[in-house]
Amino acid sequence: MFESAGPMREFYTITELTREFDISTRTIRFYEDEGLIRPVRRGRTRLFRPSDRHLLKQILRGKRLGFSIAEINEIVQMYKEPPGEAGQLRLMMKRVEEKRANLRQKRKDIEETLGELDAIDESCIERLAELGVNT
Amino acid sequence: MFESAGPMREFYTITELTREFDISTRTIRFYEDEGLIRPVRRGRTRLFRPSDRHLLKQILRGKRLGFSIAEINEIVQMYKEPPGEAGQLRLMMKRVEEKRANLRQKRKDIEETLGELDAIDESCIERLAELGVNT
DNA sequence: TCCACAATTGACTTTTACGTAAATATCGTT
DNA sequence: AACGATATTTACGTAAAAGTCAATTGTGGA
Repeated sequence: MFESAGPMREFYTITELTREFDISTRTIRFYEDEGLIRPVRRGRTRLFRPSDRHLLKQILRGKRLGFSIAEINEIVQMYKEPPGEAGQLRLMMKRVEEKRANLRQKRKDIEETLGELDAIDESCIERLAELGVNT
Repeated sequence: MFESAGPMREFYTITELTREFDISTRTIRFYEDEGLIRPVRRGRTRLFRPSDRHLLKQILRGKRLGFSIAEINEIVQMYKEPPGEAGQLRLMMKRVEEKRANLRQKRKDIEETLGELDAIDESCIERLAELGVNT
């Protein structure tokens, strides 16, 4: 797979990413300090590979879902190669299942809330129609 | 509608709710301070009606979805009677639509993450099968 | 070469969402 | 009336997730 717009770039600067995702440099460096992301360096300046950019996307997705940095860290660690030892593998599968259960609960919460908001919207429409008639 | 288990009670004490929802009294009082919930009082003691309990459920559901207290406040205000004036009604409908868009984004994020976790789980199973064969 | 600008580091501050502790009040028992 | 269990209020504390500011340090161009 290739990027649909423009050629696959080798590196992104930190400011390019701050503009693309509308976050601050402080935020990106904070994620690096927390071990979520590990850009390469030329001298002291950070260079972000496409994989780093993709990881950042996943981090921000986790944030939108209300996961803490620690929880996001757990998730992104799972994206790495599965461990070679059976016990470790089973442990990871257990963790994965926990996250999935958490996400399914969130999905249920979302459906419920969406349902209620739909009802509110309809009652607003109704109320608006009444007003239209009465004036 | 009636509660499926037990009679519909008139009031709940604060500790009953802390036990039911596994939160602290501090948390419930904090929500009251923030204007999310408004129990009645007998003297200084708070008495929670079934509607207060239901509201608390909705608050906690919002928390699971990563909404801030301010955002949850916006949502629970929507559960009240729709305003009587047309302009206010249209404004509320706009707010409702914004929340719905937010929730749809969250749902999309969840589906993506679930998909990735499914893939990880499968690769774990595969890896585990290999280990089973090789030992 | 020199300058403007981008990037880094480190320290300190802020906001959110409660936790914790102390002092006081209420209420049903004994 | 004293007591233990629960509640309340007030005040200060704290962890997470950045924001802000200042002092440097490169570094690509004219």
